[in-house]
Amino acid sequence: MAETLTTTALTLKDIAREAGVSLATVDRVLHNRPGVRPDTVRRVREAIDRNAFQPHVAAAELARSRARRFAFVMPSGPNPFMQQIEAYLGEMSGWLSARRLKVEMIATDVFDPSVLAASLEALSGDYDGVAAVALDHPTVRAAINDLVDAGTKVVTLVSDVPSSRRHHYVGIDNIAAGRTAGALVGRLAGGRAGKVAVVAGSQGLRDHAERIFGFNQVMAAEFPDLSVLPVLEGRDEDSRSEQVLARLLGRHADIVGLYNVGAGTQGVAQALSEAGRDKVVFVGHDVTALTRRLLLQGVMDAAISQNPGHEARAAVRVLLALARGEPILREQEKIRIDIVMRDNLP
Amino acid sequence: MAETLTTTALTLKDIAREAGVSLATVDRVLHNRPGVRPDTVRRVREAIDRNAFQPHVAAAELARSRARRFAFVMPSGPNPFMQQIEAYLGEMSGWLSARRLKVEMIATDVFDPSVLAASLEALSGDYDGVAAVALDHPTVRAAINDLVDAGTKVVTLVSDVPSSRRHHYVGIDNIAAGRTAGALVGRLAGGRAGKVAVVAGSQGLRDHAERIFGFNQVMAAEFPDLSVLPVLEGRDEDSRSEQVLARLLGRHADIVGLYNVGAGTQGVAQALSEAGRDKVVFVGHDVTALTRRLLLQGVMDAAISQNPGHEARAAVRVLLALARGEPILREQEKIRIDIVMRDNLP
DNA sequence: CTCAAAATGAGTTGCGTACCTCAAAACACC
DNA sequence: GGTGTTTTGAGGTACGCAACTCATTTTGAG
Repeated sequence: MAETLTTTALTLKDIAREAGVSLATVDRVLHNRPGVRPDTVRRVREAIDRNAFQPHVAAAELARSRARRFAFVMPSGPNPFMQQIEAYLGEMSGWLSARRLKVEMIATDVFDPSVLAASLEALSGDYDGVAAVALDHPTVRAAINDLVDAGTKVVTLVSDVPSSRRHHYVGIDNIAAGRTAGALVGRLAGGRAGKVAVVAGSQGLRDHAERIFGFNQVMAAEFPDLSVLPVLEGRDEDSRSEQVLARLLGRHADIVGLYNVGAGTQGVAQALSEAGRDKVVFVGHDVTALTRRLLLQGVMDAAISQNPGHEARAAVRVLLALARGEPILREQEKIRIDIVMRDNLP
Repeated sequence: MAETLTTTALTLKDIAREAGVSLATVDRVLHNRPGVRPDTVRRVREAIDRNAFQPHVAAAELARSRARRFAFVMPSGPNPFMQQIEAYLGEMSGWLSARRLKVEMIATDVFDPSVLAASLEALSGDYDGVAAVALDHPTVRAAINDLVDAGTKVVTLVSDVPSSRRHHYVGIDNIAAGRTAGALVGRLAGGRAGKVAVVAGSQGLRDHAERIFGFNQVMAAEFPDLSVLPVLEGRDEDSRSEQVLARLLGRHADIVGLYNVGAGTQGVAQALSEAGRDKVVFVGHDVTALTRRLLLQGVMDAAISQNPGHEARAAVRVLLALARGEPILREQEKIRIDIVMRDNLP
């Protein structure tokens, strides 16, 4: 009836006895310190595996009195999504200080590869872990690899740099996000035929490009009655987004759907309402104060969201697990693609 | 540029000095031990607050050598959702044992109030925390309150007992889940007029009743062209669900939507396909191997899901925080209502 | 003022690990 | 066999707190 899921607690001393060596040797093996014969290493490792030994997290943490330092490298300038991440980190301050963790925010121009790379290089040695919103660019990739080589744990946040040797990526699969947006626009259009507009920040941004790719995939395969118009670039700015979209709406009377890939949501909504096109199915990204309002008003129909609070916490947990050498709970740290409509607004 | 989010690390000794008392007195205050004058308690508390003192989690954990025991009281019998929760707890075993936590699964008939209450009472004293899938019934409520009074931390899981003094509820808002289902059925029906069928396990179950309530709310308010048929009771069984639904489908040719509130999904899908009614918008609950397949095949259109992995982990984290006297990260532990469609299948 | 009760101080021990030193043993090489 | 090097053992200290004991001081009631 009652089934135990955990094993009994062993200590290093037990492992030492099992392996027939002293505590010091076990310690050397555990921390990859030199001066142990390969054969002895093997014996110790075997004893550890055989007993599924887990070092006591609390004891380990206590013993290494040095506090851990993590840096979050984020875009400078006002970006609601990033501000939310910052806010959630602030909410964790009690949790962090109880674990003697120091988290610092570093604002930089993440869109300039050389500036970003320089910011990353400057962190080397000072931090145990770095979470960065990074561009996928050779210079940045090199900076990340340098950090990794220096022993710093590196996590990419929101936007990945898959070609680098970063330890982990905390963010969503943007192609799947685009596919989801496509399915929503198509299904919510409810069989109407017509055109679909797409507004992005820039097709040069990896995440935007991936979303558009996924979006087009689904539209082409499943909604033959809907034709996707060429992508508008709004540079994530309200005014420009409004401008380009207004022009497009003027030219096409049969637009039934709209996918806003990045920010500039305010401008997009404005253009729609000024053109009196509130029947257009409008799908966008992220739950902010603005999109929340638009969803409640029925202007937006759905938002694709990656929970920023979850991302912030996952980044910290992953960095901590990496620093401690603990396994990562992949399932827990995976960021889901949330579909948010009016009735399941968080 | 670099802004620190945490404060410097103080220790109990610092607090003692600040408050002008000895370590022993601080310890007494911190653990609510008797023998301290109210005025002194106040002084110590003030020193703690003034410095936003956080006991070092690792040190505290290490000092209390006793391992913590948590019990998960779950329904007996084969229930895929519950099995998933069990599986995720199993995946955490490394994480658990590194923290010297013991989690035990206790299967019982959660639908029989007296049996459930007896199971709960039996736990008293042996466990630091209990997570229970519980019925909302006076007898159960009393058993929960008894546990709480005995100092055990109690968390309700999936289904709440709001009238009890349980410390926390880990699960979704079922009314909002029902509303979301309603919005999905209505929107995905795409303007078609007709009838909507609802299949539930039993209207006596609190969570099912709440979902139906939310569903009807939205349908009545927003989709006047759709009329909801009386709720069918399938007792969460495949065969019975298929039977009752098949009969209903035979009687009504104009059914355009279907909401399956509980389990029995296999039977519901079977009835639909045998009647050749694959155009019916089908919304159900939970992502299992079955619903995953149905979504991919296009039989189901959307599933409302509460991530069982998240629920399992949240329950453990909440119990641990409660046991340690740490604050709970409400935002983190909140269970979201996930809308899962084919393209954002996790 | 007296005396018991209450409040407080001072101190100890142990939790399991990290990190360090120093000496002893084992080994390799000529 | 002697030398130098590598490997191993033994042991200590520190980390911050929980939990406890025992002596001492303070307090309040009579």
